Amino acid sequence: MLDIKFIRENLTEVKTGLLKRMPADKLNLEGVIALDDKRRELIAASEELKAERNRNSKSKPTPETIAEMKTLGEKIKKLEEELNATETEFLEAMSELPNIPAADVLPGGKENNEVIHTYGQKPKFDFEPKDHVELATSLGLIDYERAAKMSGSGFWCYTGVGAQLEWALLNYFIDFHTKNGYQFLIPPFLLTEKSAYTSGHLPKFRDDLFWTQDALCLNATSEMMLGNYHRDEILPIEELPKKYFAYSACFRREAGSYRQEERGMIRGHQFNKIEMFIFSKPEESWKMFAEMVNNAQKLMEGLNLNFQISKLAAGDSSAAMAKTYDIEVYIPSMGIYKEVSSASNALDYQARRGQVRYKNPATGKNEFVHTLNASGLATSRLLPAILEQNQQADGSVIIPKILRQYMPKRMKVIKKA
RNA sequence: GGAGACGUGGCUGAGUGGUUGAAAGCGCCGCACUCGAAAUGCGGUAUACCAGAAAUGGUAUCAGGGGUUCAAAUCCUCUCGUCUCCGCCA
Repeated sequence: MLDIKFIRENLTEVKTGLLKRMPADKLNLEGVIALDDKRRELIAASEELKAERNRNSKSKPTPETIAEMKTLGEKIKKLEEELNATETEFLEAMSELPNIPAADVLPGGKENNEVIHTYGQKPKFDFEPKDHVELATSLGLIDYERAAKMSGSGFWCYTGVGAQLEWALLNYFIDFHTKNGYQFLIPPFLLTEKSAYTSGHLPKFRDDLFWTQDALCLNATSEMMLGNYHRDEILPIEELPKKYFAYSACFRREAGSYRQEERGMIRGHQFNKIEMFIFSKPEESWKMFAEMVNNAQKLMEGLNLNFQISKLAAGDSSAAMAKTYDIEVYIPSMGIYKEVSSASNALDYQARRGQVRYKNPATGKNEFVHTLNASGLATSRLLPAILEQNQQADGSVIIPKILRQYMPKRMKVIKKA
């Protein structure tokens, strides 16, 4: 959520920023301000009446005063009802406003994304390369059929060395983040509706989440949990920045989004991901952003895969974020780069919604922290990338050096059994 | 799933429906005393919103929502959370 005071005082600037990511006919800042005006008037009116009532309630009133106060009470009630309605309408309008994109973020959608860094080369094969589904199946790493039997389409089951490889990736990430001083969390994988609102995933993604009969939803990313971790807290300034990383299985309905080229593990209902999350002082948040991007980049370089970093245009990054960089790995069978990490700075947008603050000693006030998140990393596209980029003519696959320490007997190559 | 207890400020903990935003203690901050420290004494010590240039004033907040009442931390009700006991438990 944005700050209404900031909107009122910087109307032109806010409007210019928001128009980078939304069409002009959808943006009605004047309407929001009008609601705020109405809200303020009602507050002033009802508070004046309440002050009157309080003055008369300090001690036992006379019968005449009691009668007067009775009608006053009715007036107050009426005003409060009107105020509540206005407040609700105002908050709805406010929560529909996306974050203001950072100054250097380009307007428009996907077409304006900009590749700012590339690592490695697209692999060249002097044989007919296979796709990861074929490789994973023939090497006995993934069992798609039995997963579909158990759970329906869109799931897979890691088997044997495949499961070892998946876990090796996670262990590699966990060690990396731990060495960097991030605190490891394994959160619950189910969360309340309120938490999903706070994280900004509701109402927009309601249909993309799995729901239980207890009105809990399965987390689609542990960002949903981490963003709520310090909800309604005032963090001691000496503890900032607070750096976390979390493991969770992530669950997404992905209803109707299957395409032929996204078979296998490119898009599924459940995948593993490690997520970095930072609560930072406002003045440090861009430094933290650079750090997280760098972390994700280092993880990728360690795997020695061909990847690129894209700066997303305003319309292609999620609404809560001021700036987002995607890290995308090359999938040879698709001929394109697919996201394995998304690093974003939400500034105070999420913190305001979740009321996560710190006491600023300079002002003596409780102020909102900045929140940032970045995958570090999601495995479901890495495993295909490793299989496809590192495949050999005989159908075997070379395991990235850095993962071997986590594999049985420091395994170097996966071959057919 | 059943039964019960509880939820007051940073913490502990009072609080007959009417100057209670809230006693007291602890903690914290400032000052005094001291060469310094401890001890002691004095003073201060919540948050949000509204109005205001500011000083300041107003309103709300005793888990949260709703209700009763001229007036609610205090009465009623629902929700949430914590704890205890019983049952169930791949």
